[in-house]
Amino acid sequence: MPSRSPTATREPIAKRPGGRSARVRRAVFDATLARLVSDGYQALTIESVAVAAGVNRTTIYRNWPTKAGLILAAAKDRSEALISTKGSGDLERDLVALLTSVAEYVTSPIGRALVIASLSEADDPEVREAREDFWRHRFQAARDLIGAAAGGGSSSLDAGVDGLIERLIAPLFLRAFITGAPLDGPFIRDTVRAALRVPGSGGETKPDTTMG
Amino acid sequence: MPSRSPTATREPIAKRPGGRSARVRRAVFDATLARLVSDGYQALTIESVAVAAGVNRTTIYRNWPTKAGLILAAAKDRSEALISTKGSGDLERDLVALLTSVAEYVTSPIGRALVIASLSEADDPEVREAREDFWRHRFQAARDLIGAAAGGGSSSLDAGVDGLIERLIAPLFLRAFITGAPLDGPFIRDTVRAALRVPGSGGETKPDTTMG
DNA sequence: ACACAAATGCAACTAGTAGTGCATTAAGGA
DNA sequence: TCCTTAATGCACTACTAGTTGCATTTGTGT
Repeated sequence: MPSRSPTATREPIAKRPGGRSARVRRAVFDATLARLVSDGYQALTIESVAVAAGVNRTTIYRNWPTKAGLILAAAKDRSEALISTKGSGDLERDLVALLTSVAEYVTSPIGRALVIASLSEADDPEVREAREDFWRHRFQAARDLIGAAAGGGSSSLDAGVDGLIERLIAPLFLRAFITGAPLDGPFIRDTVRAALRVPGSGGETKPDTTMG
Repeated sequence: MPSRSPTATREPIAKRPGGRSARVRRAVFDATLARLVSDGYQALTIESVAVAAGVNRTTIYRNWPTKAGLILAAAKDRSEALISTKGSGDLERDLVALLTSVAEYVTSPIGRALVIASLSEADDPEVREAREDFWRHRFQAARDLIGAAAGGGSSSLDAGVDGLIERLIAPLFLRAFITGAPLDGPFIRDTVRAALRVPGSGGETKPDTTMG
């Protein structure tokens, strides 16, 4: 086996992006995510994706040599406009809305499947980076909300913003993937209120924003 | 394929637990966890476990018909004395120690592999229950610590204990499995302090302790 | 419209894994 | 010690992943 990255694709040297290739690409990506949701990561086979997409196995193998690379490409292709960053200025309300959106994602079949798939390939540097990148963007949305509201009143939020964001988002993941407890409205509200009640001390650890 | 549970084992009707069977059992469990750490869940094959254990594949297939069941049995077999529940009475110190122990688990190869394996089989009721059971016990240890300290001074901890525990443990998981940020000492200390600083209001959501 | 080449389809092949019937070994009781 | 049978080992089949050579289709520039 040649020493290529497990998530390598043919895309960088694609010379015919139009017409048939575009149709194939879309059909394969749609089929990939559909099968990922219905079968889960490990049970997903290239064969089943090919059949669902109305495409030959060989085509998929040539364009996306590995399962992880295929799912990663399909996920990236669909990762747009998933988040509404614009806040009303009411910090608590905006954070509840943000966490509700994240909660919907991590409880949705596609969100759960993608998180689990990314963890199943935790050793693949590209997969790891893609996952951390995805959440880095979401964290940035939270930073924007808090930053906007901080100018409008709430003090003591300067130093510990990243820690605050962690304390907001983390309980959602714990319930969604570990304990299985429900992510309902009251839980989200209480999580936001608890996080906001913590006085911003100077002793906060700066979370590693490079997520290395 | 008969409609048996994917994690069924032969154990309940085992009639010869001594001698050879015991040796096989131990060898298989050790090999299973070793391969799980080195290869990961999806790449783990029964064949590789059998070779590592010096046992025939057939033996494994008959005793533990599925990969998930095998790993689950191996994990249960080793899930003893992983936790030190006894506290000193100093709540903050005890919680830091507890979180440090959890942090070591979720960053260790075996802990990571087990969490990921349990998520890869999220649809299997037995796997889900085993995972939730495991963490329920750890949460109980935290409850004991807090309960002991609560009698000794700290008030306002009665109602929101479960929420507090969630806010203690959750950031560890977020960093370990999502963002990849480090789980160092300062981070753990700050997590404990932030959680303890939250005034215990009456508005807390009772987390579903059945973890359904 | 035509030609060239890229991209896909097809078929055959290798390799490796899951799973099963039958023979063999050895545990536990008499 | 000997006998029964539970437990294990061996040999085999079936299936799936993944690869390759070649034919076919189809973009794209001329």
